[in-house]
Amino acid sequence: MAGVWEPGHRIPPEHELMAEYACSRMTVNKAISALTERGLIDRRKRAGSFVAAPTMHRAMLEIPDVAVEVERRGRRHSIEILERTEREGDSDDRRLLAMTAGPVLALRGIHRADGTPFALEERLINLVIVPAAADIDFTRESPGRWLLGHVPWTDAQHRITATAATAAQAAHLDLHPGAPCLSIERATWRTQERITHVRLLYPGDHALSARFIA
Amino acid sequence: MAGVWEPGHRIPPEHELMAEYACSRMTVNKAISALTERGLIDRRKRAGSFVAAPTMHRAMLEIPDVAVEVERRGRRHSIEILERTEREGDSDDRRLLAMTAGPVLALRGIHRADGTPFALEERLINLVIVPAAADIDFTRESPGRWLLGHVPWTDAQHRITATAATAAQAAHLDLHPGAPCLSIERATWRTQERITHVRLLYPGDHALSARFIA
DNA sequence: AAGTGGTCTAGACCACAAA
DNA sequence: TTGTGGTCTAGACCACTTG
Repeated sequence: MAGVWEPGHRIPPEHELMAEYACSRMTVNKAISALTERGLIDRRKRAGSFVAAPTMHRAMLEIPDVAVEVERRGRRHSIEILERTEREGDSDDRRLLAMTAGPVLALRGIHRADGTPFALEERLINLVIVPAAADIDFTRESPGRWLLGHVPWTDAQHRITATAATAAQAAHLDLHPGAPCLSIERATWRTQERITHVRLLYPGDHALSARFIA
Repeated sequence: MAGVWEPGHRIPPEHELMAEYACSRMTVNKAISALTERGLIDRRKRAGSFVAAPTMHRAMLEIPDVAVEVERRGRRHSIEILERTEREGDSDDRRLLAMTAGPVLALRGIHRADGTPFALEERLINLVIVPAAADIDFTRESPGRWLLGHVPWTDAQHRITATAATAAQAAHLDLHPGAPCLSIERATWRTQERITHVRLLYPGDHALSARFIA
């Protein structure tokens, strides 16, 4: 971190660090492995360990459930379900859920904080994998929170973009049509199967924060 | 991950797992520690280890340098510097760089991919900490890449929002005024000192991807 | 061929918080 | 008070890759 060793510099092998710091190899290995995970060191067998060339910033992004997010700000969360449809998946549904056939639950809802629009949620749930979702009252517990608590997942992928609010979206979020919005799409898997796909639309001034501490 | 153990369930203590899996305590500890880092397990001294309640998604966000990002897409990167000012920091500068006095370098540039506008960059560099930046030709190597390669940093904080392009921004990015844009602000620190503050403005359809693999 | 990192073992001492 | 996790040691075997 001090910059004394340039990127590409070979750091001493583990046995030398053992001697230098008077500790065991396991301890050295743990330390260097931690730096490797952070992307600060590249390790190559036989060749040695090298100061990595930092070509990017890596940051941990925490995306809490909307209900949690609202409550953290000390406000009261509520959700109004605008649309709830149980149907055989159409081609769009099947694409988003990476499924070939079967029923899906389509939800559209508006999250509010102390009654003020906070985020618009459009969600698809794969009822083949989560049949229990068909019987849940999502006004009591938001879909995201229910799924987090009841359906184990192994993999999630996020896509963050900026879009202009359509007239309908703007009306729900209390914005002008065309106002910039932050869109967070998330696909959630369990092993190979897609559990749910959600798109959250926030007013554009909503900030996502990510932090890297080296 | 299978959901057999509900959140809150106490998992067997390390010595039992040693017996169950016929391995040493160090190995058990490594495995459980890795799960803890991923947020799947909560450990409490004396009390034990528990299945964590997954209340949020954590994802690793990789934000490459713009030049790297463009080249990864197989396109040619170029940057045009629109403005370059070396000045005594004004109140805005001092706020963004958390400094009390001293010279700053203010840059504004447009990144292009194969000549097409890609992102607009507005940057402040703290010349007290990075005096060498004053003499660099940033058209040859973009500011972000030069800083990454030459100035060690310890901490970075990101803020992601959606904003509407001003007339000037839209002109540079070849968009309509008011078009939604993705704004990524990054403050970069070395220990207590702020090295640089940058704001990158991308056309709204530019996607940031983040992935969590459990 | 040799030295590197990858990984595991068996044992140990400690701080600490909960019972 | 006790059992838990936190952490370290000294030693070992192995696969691999590269000089």
